[in-house]
Amino acid sequence: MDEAQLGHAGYTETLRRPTLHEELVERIREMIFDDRLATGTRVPERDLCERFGISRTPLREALKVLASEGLITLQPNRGAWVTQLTPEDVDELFPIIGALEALSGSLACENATDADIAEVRALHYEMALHHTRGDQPEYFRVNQLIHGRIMELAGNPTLLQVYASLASRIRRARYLANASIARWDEAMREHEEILDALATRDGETLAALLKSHLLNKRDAVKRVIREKIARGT
Amino acid sequence: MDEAQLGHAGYTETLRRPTLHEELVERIREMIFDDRLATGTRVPERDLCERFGISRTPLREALKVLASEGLITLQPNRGAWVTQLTPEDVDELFPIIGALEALSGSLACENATDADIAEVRALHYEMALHHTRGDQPEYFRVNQLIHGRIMELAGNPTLLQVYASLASRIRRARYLANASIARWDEAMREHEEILDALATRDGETLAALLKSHLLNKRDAVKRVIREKIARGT
DNA sequence: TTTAATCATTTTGAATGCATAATGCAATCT
DNA sequence: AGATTGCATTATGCATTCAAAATGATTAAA
Repeated sequence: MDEAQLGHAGYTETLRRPTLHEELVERIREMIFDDRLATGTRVPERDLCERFGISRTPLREALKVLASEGLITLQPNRGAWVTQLTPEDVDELFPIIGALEALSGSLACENATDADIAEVRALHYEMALHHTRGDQPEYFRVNQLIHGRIMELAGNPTLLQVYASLASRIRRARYLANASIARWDEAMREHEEILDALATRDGETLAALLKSHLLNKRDAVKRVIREKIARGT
Repeated sequence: MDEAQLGHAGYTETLRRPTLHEELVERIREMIFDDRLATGTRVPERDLCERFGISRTPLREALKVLASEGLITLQPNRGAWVTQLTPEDVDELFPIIGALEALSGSLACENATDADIAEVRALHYEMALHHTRGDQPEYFRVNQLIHGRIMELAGNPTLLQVYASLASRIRRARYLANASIARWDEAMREHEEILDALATRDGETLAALLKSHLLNKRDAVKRVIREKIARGT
């Protein structure tokens, strides 16, 4: 977007050194995804400052941003925690994310080229391979990739951004939920249908499929979160 | 949401003095809505600091948050601007907001009590009154109120929050677009249908109505933004 | 033994100060 | 005259410092 504003289409070589707080937002986000910062744990400013070798100012700015994204919970004078999702949060988040995925499906059907669809199909086969091999982490990774790709094909950067922000809140739980292999076969079948709808440019059907596909995951995610809370993590 | 997390349902009297940066986020947001900070204008830190009588630290934290909401645009080492919407931004935002409104309609039909619906109906009549009187600011205010109320009836605080954040980005332009009285009559008719769908708890129809109702506004908003840009504002 | 109160310690909130990048203007050169 | 370079000014990024709130432990009291 910045580059677009500059208007040098094609030749933008915007040498943009990110500021500390931007980089921190990135890094901390990743730490949460990788569970190096577990949900529910406290995040003392000092610790992270020493870890990154920086002062409190940029760190605090980063925490404010992460809090506005919902990844961090701030309580005035009491510090920061990695947001602990409740089952209620999941109930609230899934319909929203589902609606956005549905929208992405409709838009993708309008915008995607045949080459785009071929690419998604390739990813689909790759995922099927991981599925048969029982390689769960890779299956999950490619799965995310497919949904992300459809999001991109929608050609709506703002949608992508909003989606990414919301999806990030449950990404960790989603990953853990996937560990329960129970739904794998069913999910694979759903993915077949999703691919078909995209290939035939049936936007309405694709939207509905993406929506229900996601809602089917909800209970598994909720179960994981309940277990985590019960364990006091 | 904070209060919910504390879990003192009913007796939350959380005497929570907001921190400076939180208050600043609020105040600056309002300034943007009221056009006291016009879109596209520069926001020098010093000026606002003196205006509010505070130091740069909390102000900078507030700007970071507003930037992550999309209301402010930050460029490293170059300062802050009130985000200038482009017609492309509008094209991207409207489908998203439409999808969220549609979702709110479906959920509202499930959750709303008869009393809730009666309340919306009352607001509807109030709006109709302003419409016949040609009182545009009041019409706009009640209009927003109705959509906001349906959002609330969905019973999904997270949805409300995401919606509010996105809607805030175009709120100013939406208000200006409403000045063009052209679509008033049509919009009123659409609102009649919306009310009917809600009253009969027809979630699917309501969702579709809200979506198209919003998309109908898009062109008016885009026109306003193009004019603003042309004038160099 | 349990509860309450006090105080030292820790941690956060906000202000200040310093280093660096960006901006605007004047002087210089073509 | 127009363009370019160099410098002074200004504004931003980050570190440091000071103040206030929260935490935890210890002691005193019921």
